[in-house]
Amino acid sequence: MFCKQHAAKIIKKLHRNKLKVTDARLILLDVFEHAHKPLSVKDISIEFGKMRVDKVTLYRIIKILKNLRLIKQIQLKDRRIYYEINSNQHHHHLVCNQCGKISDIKRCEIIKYDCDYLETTGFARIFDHSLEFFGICNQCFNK
Amino acid sequence: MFCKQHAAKIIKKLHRNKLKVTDARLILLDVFEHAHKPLSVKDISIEFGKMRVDKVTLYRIIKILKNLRLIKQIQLKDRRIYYEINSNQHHHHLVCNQCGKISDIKRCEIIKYDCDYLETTGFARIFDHSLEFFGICNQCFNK
DNA sequence: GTCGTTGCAAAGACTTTGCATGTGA
DNA sequence: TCACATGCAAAGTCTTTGCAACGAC
Repeated sequence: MFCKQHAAKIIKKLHRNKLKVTDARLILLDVFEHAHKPLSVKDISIEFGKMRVDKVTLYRIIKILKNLRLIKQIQLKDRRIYYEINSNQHHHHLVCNQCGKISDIKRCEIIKYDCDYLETTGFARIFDHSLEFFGICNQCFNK
Repeated sequence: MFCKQHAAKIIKKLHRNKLKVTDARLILLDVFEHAHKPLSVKDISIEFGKMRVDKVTLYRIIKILKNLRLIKQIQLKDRRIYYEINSNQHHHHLVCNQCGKISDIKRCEIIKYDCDYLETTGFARIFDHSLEFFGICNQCFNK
């Protein structure tokens, strides 16, 4: 299903969090670790493909992983919820308006200059921000 | 219902866009013009209060106003869609995690420094971005 | 009178809950 | 074994569609 080395890491993660190791969980974590972009529940279903795990189970596992902060939830421009591995590396997203492709942007200059400023604007604390860019990727542009 | 001066302005807006002047449309535009924050459909329903307009009608009017670019759709951290008057003034939002209060931030330094950079990262064009800050407002903080 | 607008009912998409059955430790 | 995980059915929430009746112009 996936390489043993990787599986071992995931199993440890599950054990450490007192979760039972089941096929669905292994595969879901694997899907997240290999996806280099945020995934919707639909995306995940497709990734599961022939493994055919019930949608309800997906929702439940996602909820658990979210509570354990193994994955985090993000919001793009459509109404759909996306999830991604919680890498603890702050980053933003670049979304193609045409094909929906999502890329990560590692650089963030928001914290530097905005948070101090913002705390003078009626807000006591700023904890977090989300920044998404929308445009058109090279592939779609060249079509 | 609302002051005549204001009503006249809204009616003009409707006429200019070849929309019939109906109560629901008058009120909805009025609600948007007076709300100084993004509104969800639920928020709008509450604003309508006793006027009791069908939700379907709200959705339909919102769709029309959106297509005419009189209002625009934004996405915050919850799954809900919010709408706000399309002021043509680019701005961002500041959301209180506690009470949900939303404030506008007029200043934007994103365009200056990021878009050029981004176009070297596999994207042909960047059209737009969305930036939201999350924190806690003074009122909630002082409780 | 005409054609766009509205309300109601129902369908559709996505997510959650309840409960009986199955299974990892 | 036994508590937790899963699958199925059903309910819940938000949004859209179809259609007949209504109303702005």
